[in-house]
Amino acid sequence: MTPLYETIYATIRQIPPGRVATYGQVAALAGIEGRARQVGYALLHLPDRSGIPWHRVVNAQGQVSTRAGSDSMDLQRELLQAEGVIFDESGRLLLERFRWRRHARRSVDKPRYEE
DNA sequence: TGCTTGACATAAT
DNA sequence: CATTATGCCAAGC
Repeated sequence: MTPLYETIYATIRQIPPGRVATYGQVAALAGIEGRARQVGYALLHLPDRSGIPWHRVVNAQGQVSTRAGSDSMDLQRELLQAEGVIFDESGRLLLERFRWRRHARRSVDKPRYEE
């Protein structure tokens, strides 16, 4: 058992629908700031049917970042879009708008589903 | 046991 | 904006 991974998974589980977090952010929240790669690695070895919303984790550029050339990329975008996350033409999403903020002031400043 | 690799991030070029 | 270099550390081989 690696409590490290458990912590990472637990952190990712806290990401609410329609919101995303970057690897670095997850790492920081999991208490391992600066080790974003480990977050990705944890997800790489993600236990099946873990119920972990792995698709809500994107890279710092606001783009889905599964393994290059993997079909998981399309799936991830679909899942996110299904939750209301909008992607622009370059296949990126507006982190400013969809980034999950744990210190969410008062309720949730709902992302505006514009186009 | 030691070297390579990798769902990343950040700064420099 | 695209590339390159470096830090980071657990798995795999």
